Amino acid sequence: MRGKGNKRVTSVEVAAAAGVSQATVARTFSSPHKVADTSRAKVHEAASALGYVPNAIARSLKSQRTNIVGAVVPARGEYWQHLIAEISQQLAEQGSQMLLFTFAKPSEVASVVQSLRQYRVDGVLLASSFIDHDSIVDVAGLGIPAVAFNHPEALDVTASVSVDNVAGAAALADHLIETDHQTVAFVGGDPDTGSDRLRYRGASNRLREHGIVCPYIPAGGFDYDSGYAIAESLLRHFGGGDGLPDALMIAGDELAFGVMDGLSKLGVSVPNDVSVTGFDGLPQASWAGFDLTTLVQPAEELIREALGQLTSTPSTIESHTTVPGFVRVGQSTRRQACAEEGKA
Amino acid sequence: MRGKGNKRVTSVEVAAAAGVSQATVARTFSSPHKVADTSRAKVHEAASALGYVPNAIARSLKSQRTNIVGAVVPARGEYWQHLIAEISQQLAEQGSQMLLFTFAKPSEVASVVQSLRQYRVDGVLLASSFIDHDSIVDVAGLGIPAVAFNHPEALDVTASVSVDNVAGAAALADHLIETDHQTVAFVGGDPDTGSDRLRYRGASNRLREHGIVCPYIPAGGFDYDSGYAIAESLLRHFGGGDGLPDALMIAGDELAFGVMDGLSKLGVSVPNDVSVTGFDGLPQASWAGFDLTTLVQPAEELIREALGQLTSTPSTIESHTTVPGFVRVGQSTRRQACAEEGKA
DNA sequence: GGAGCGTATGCATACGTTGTCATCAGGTCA
DNA sequence: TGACCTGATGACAACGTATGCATACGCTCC
Repeated sequence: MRGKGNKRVTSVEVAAAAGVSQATVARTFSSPHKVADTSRAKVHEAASALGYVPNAIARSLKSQRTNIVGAVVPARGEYWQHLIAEISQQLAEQGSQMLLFTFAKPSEVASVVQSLRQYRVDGVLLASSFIDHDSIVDVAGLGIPAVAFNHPEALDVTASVSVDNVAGAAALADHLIETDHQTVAFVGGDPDTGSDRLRYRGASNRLREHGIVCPYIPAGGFDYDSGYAIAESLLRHFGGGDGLPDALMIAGDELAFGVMDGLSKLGVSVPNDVSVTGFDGLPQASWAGFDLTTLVQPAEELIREALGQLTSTPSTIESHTTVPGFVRVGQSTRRQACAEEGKA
Repeated sequence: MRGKGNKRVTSVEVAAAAGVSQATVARTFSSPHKVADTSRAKVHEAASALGYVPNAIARSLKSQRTNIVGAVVPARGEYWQHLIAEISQQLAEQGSQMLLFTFAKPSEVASVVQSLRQYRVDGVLLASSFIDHDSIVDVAGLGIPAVAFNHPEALDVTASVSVDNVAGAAALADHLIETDHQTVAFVGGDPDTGSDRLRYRGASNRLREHGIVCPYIPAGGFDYDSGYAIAESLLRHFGGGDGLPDALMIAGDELAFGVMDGLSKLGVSVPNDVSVTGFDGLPQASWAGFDLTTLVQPAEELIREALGQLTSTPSTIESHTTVPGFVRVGQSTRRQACAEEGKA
């Protein structure tokens, strides 16, 4: 296949070996159709003999395109980890790579943005509600295409792509109403995030239309532990298992897992004593142990849309795209009467 | 903070604005200690006025260092997703970034390696047992530092860092023995992977020393669904719930989750009817719903070691490092008699 | 006070590619 | 046969930074 492949091989050396000019070697790899078949063959032969691979760094310097997309995501959270692989896969399909930036605390975002600027990425995917508005503005001012992923509040300064949080939460509420749940409470992750607020709004508005008042209960985070911890508070707040509402709508799947496990540990049965819904549609929601009724975010479609925004937008139009999710019905919510009737 | 930050600003323009040479601007950002305080101040002032950020692409071209580490990881699998964030965080600490390459099928690795070569990354982290040997050899021949992560078989061509699979499995076996389990079976993920084989070897050897013969049962994958599906086969194989061994050692945590849920669905109680151990130490293993007895891989330490190999190795020494894990005792294995005695 | 030395800076070049421009071969058409 | 076009190729100048080399400056020490 290739020689020792040890030393740095440049297009100049390949050109010499192939008996053509350096420019022809370059063209062979960047725009092959401009090179005669015979030359192309010679170049490829010489290239593989020498173990030549075009230098993307030099290419990027000259062409001002890196074929790299930067992704800024939180270090923790099942949801984000779930997305990263999908992003990477889709980028690979279109011949790009993904430079990953994670942050544990929102305060780290600023330094991350610095790195991003240095690397002259073609675009930036800001994936989190936890990125503060200032940082978004910072990125928007960079002059590179940016799209906020599931960050509905950023729509004034940058493009954004989100699942339809309001409609999704409403759809979940509809499901609860159809299955005859009379009292519902909403367990939020972090009221400072747009996703949280929109989901609560979608749920509570729809429920109110049906005469159900839905209180908001903050869990203090979207993580499993927050959910596990809030379970006890819930019981206390509602005055024991009997006082619980018919259903708990939880702002995120991971949080819901925690709540379910927490309730279970306290002797509360899901869905017999209380129904639980999530939001995200993580793979784990389908695991038999949880089998969570949740709103599935169509990850593939969301990301495809976001990447489309990155590559197409002339960095001037700020569009706000919303993608509908769909309800996955699991065993975490009880059905009205007979088992086969719950279909909407 | 900065001006309009729209146009491309180069060190030359900053130099002009600051009244120094381009070289001084460059030095201000790459080796500040070589620049006088007064000049540095002038440069910084001019830089932030113009919104200048050093161009990492150009820097890389000249310096032959990209400060980018490539990571090749499978697209699916809770374990890998769990590691990605940690890798990224540690790289950020040392001022590097992570170029992420995911692959869904082993056949995709070849093209990934091509991309890697183009980008002249400083090092490569090969994170998977699923990467075939040929690809490893390919990467090893690239002349860039590479380290195989949890791929014990690659030790002849490249450095590698792994948890001590044999000792870890043996430690789990010890725990089972101490808690008076008499019959044990091992559920493997994929016998073609080194991790799987080493874990089985560690477990079965230790068990044999205590007169226990441990059969190997292949699940066909390390994923949740494989585990869930194998549960029924297990029951059939052992002739129903009563025929089950005292304990099942599962090759990986995610697989174990599937087995536990599968068994539960079939009316088998863990740990009353059968104890279950995992391997990996995923965060989810600590979730109350599973509370899995497992071998925790010290992710932070493993990655620190791997990255150390990348940056320090002069790409000649191929060292094989093994890091010990530790047993996490959960509720998925029953304890002998009193609850407080199970400590090793 | 001059030799010697260390520090700060400027100049010029190189990193490996892309893209523009000019050139040249070969074929068509009048 | 000469003018014209098309397609392939080569020469050359960027892209924005790092760095070796030379120089100028400010010291100390004899």
